[in-house]
Formats: sequence, C-alpha cells, structure tokens
Amino acid sequence: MDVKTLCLGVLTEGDRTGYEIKQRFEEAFNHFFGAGFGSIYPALAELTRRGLVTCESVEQEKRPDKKVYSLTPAGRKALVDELVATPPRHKVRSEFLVLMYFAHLLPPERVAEITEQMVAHWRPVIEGIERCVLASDAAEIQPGMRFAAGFGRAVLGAAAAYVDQNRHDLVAAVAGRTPDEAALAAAE
Amino acid sequence: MDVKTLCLGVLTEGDRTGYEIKQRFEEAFNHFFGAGFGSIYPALAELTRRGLVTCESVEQEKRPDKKVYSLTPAGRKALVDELVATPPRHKVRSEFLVLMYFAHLLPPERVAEITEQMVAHWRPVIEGIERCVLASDAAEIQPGMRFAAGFGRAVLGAAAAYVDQNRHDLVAAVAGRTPDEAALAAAE
DNA sequence: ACCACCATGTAAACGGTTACATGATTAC
DNA sequence: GTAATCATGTAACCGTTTACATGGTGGT
Repeated sequence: MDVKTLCLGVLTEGDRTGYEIKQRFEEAFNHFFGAGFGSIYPALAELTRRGLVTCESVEQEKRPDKKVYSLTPAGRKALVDELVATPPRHKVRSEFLVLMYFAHLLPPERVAEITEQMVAHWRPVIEGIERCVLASDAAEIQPGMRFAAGFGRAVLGAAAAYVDQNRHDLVAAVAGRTPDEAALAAAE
Repeated sequence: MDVKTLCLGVLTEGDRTGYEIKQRFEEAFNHFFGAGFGSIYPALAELTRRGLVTCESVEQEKRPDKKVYSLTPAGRKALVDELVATPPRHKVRSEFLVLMYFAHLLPPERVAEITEQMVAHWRPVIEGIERCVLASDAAEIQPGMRFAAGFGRAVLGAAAAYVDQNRHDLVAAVAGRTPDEAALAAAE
C-alpha cells in the first residue's frame, strides 16, 4: 500500500484536486500516514495514466488551472482489491525513542527539552483528530473513520501521558540523581 | 538518523557482530525502529570505511568468519553529535489504520479478522519489551532504556486495549447493524 | 515587508525492503 | 525431512523526502 491507494481512498469521499487531497491527508490520516506534494502529484499522474481516476482541468482567474480528479469504476475496484489484499501492518519509526534509549549519552537539559517538545507536539495532533470526527457534515463519517480517530486519541493520549508522567524521573536519573535526591533538589 | 546511527548505539553496549546487532535491534528497538540484514551489513561496511568502527575477523570452524565490530573514539563522538542534533520525530505508518478507516469498503468478516490479528500481534511484542527490561544483567540497563520500554508497554497496551474493546461495535456497524442489533444477534 | 494560502509540478538523492546467493549445525 | 540458528553479503527495486521552479492573492 502506498500513496496511490490513499489517493483513491480520498476520492471515494468526492472529487478533489491534488491540493485538497493533501489537506485531507493532514486532517484525516495525519497520525498514521504522511504524504507530501512530492508523492501525491506523481501518484495522481500515475493513477490517471492507469485509468483509475479521471482528471478534469478547471480554469481559474489569476491562478494556475485546477485539476479535479474523480474516481472511475476501475479505480474503485482497484482500491477495494488492494485493501482486501493488504496485510494490516502498523509500523512506528521513532527517532524520539532512540534519543530516549540513549538518553545517558545526552546532556540532561536536552533530555528535558525533548520530552517537553514531544508532549507539546502531541496535544494539537490529538485536538486535530477530535476536530475531524466532530466535523459539521457528520453524516458522511463512516464507523471506521471514528474507529481510526478513537485509536489515535487513545494511543497518542497514552503516549503523551506516559512521557509527561515519567520525564522528571528520567531527567533526574540521567543527571546522576535518584528520584529521591531529585525530589529534595526540587523542594529547595 | 538512520540504521548507521543505531549500529553505533548498539556498539556502545559492547563489541558485536552484524548478526548480533540484528538480534539486538529485535530485542531492544523492535517497537520503534526496524532494520534487516540488508540495511545493517552495508551500514557496518560504511561505518568501517569512515573509521567510526573497527572490524576484526574471527575464524570459526565450519562457519563463515565472524566479523566483530568495535566502536572507535571517533565513532562515539559521531554518535553523540548525531543524537544531540537529531530532532525528536515519532512517525507512525499504519496500513492497519488505513484499512480501518476504509472498513466500510471491506467485507465485515475481514474487518473482524484484521482486528483480531492486530490484538494477537501486539501481545508478544509487549511481552518482548518486558522481557528485555527484566534481563539478567539488569545493571547494564540505563534509565533511558527503561523509559523507552515503559513507553512501548504503555502505548502498545493502549493500542491493543482500544482495538479489543471497540472491534465488536466496528464489525457490527460495518455489517450494517447498530450495536443494539448486534447485541441481540449475539444473544441468539 | 512578510507570511500564509492557493496551485502544480519535476528531479535527484536517499534509504530501506526484498530477493538472491551460500552453507554447515542442531533439534524436532 | 524440515525448520531454525549461525553467519555474511550484494544488487535491483521501490517509494518517500527534499529541493527546486513559478506566481498571484489576501491578511497583519
């Protein structure tokens, strides 16, 4: 499964331009599948070439032409076939956790900074997920979309909570103090 | 940050062969950073070429020569420099969640099967994380390693719990029933 | 003035996955 | 006999990331 498949998926929700598809990626798939223009535009070109989407150019004043893509019946079939055949992988690649794993090689202040950054980073992502499920045209939201959103909220919430609750002890330990000593230091 | 950095990291724990490094990836980094032989062996070759590790061949009976890699002072410095400069990203790429998002396009039995598979998949991963932190030579385990393990346990535990608790409702909804109807169906 | 938004695309670089290639040992 | 473990490596392929290229509109 690649960006092409996700583009077909977005187009099941209605006709879209490449730009709009990118926005949809950020709204809906942000927490589990990333894609930039550099992968979306070539994907759309390839899907057009294969006849899985059609493309209609719309003239605009003072802007480049819009290209509105639509899913073809063949495209819908290709999407379903691919989804049915895709094994359910779930990969995490976390430079953050690598950094934490080797925290004893970093300055303690850096460890403190990184953990703070991550907690701050996840908060708006979780809010974005909730905003997406509470969107106005709630009738269009399928149960699986709620499921994916709930998953993101639960998992990122757990991540943020874990880091927030354990970062002080980690920084103290990396600074060569026991949690008790750190509590004393904090009490001064 | 790439596989090369992680190899340097593993070698801070002691001299290792490529094969042993791969095993260490599976024990310690499994839940946040994957790597196969196809990326580890070339990484080691490149690190040797750059003088960041040294390589000593050890003859073995009836097996290919072992190549034992050791971190050089330059390698340790390169590792620390890279860690300090690395922004703390945390990326998820989940074909599983894509499948869930588009669950309404799949046969309900397939949705049931996938969710079961995922719950079953995470259980041994969590056990592996716990085994790793409870290892015999516990003195060698740094606080950051415990932190990363605790994170994995918390987050994968939340993931497995969420899927396990919500999969029945999802399957019911995808099958075109309300949870109430599904409860009635289940009671028959 | 500057930044964000709208709008599309190309091309090189990078890095990881997968398949291939070899081959003995040990345990079920 | 079949699979797992030990042990190393190469090469093609694939897909993403990043940088580049262009340019008007609207808000602070």
